[in-house]
Amino acid sequence: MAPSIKEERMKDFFIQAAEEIIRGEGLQAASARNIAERAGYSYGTIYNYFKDLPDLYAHVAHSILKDCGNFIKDQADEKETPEERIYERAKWFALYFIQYPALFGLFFERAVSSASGPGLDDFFRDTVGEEGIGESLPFRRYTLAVHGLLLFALNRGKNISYGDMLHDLALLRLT
Amino acid sequence: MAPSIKEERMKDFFIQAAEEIIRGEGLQAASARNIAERAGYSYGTIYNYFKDLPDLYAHVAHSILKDCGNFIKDQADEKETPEERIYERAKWFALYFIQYPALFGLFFERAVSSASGPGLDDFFRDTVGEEGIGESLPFRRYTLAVHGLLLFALNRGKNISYGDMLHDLALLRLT
DNA sequence: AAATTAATTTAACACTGTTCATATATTTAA
DNA sequence: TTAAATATATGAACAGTGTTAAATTAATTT
Repeated sequence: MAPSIKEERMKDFFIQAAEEIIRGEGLQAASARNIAERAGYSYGTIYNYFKDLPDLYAHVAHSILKDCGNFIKDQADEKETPEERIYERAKWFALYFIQYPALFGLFFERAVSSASGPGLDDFFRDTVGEEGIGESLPFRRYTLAVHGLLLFALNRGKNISYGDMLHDLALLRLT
Repeated sequence: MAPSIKEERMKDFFIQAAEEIIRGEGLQAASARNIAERAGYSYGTIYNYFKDLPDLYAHVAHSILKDCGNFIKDQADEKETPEERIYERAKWFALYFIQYPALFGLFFERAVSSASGPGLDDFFRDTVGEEGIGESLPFRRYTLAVHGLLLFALNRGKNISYGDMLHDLALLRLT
């Protein structure tokens, strides 16, 4: 029952393929048949490694969070205060999802296998937050506002610009 | 080309049917065939009155906003200060969507005919806000936080309770 | 090399949104 | 009232979806 290396590799093929499709063509293009074709397998093979598509999507979400974490990491090292660092990291967090709007939708539009793994708010707390601040009320408020902002900005291809997002984000700064 | 009364009635049949299905069985159950069956017509008839399903969904969204507006209206009359009234209305706004989680998803999950009509944030400003406050920065922050809260609360059937939501909402109060 | 196990494929099923030719009402003209 | 013209409703058909399971191929063990 232990997940072998080969099995893990196979899973990664599909996760990788799905992520590329979502990034490039959007969520609605990430069908079982499309994913399998890009991975070089038949669509039925997916179900030997994943319970269903939401299960696969959940793995994609996990992979995306890792990538987003690398994107943010060390991005605020030169900032002096915790508030400055948090704002800087939140900026890159938002820019990451502006660059790939479909990735944000993955966490909320698709039923990413019911409540598996950490949510986007947990990730935000651990990655953007800092010791002793991540659990504070102002930071919780900030988390919700940033996600609300992304929710409105990324919906229905509003084609939001980097500049607009940066402007709106600045309004949400912790005081 | 003027939309006749009969045509308007027909549209309402489908809008009504779709709304009932979404309320009762969720978004994924609101298919063309299900909607048409509940309305008493064949699925093809829908396309004589709506460009496509997102177009129909957009009309449902509009209908829901009206209903939500009635739900909220006069709910904060006894409160003294604008802040108290806004908080009270926001509470009912949130409770409305907690009662029918699928309705919130309608605005963000489904592609409610690209950018037609006012968004949920516009509605929130006009219905929950008050003269001179709805355009203020704190209220904008509050709007985003409330929607962020709903985004997390209503996703993946987290089965959030009224009490939990009221507790979280209280934390977001304007100060 | 033969038998056994594992993995992959693909046909099939029940859905989906949408289109369009056909059938049915309804309205207008004679 | 009947006949022609118009408007509306229907459902078959198409291309797509997720998922399952039987059949096929590949890998492993005897």
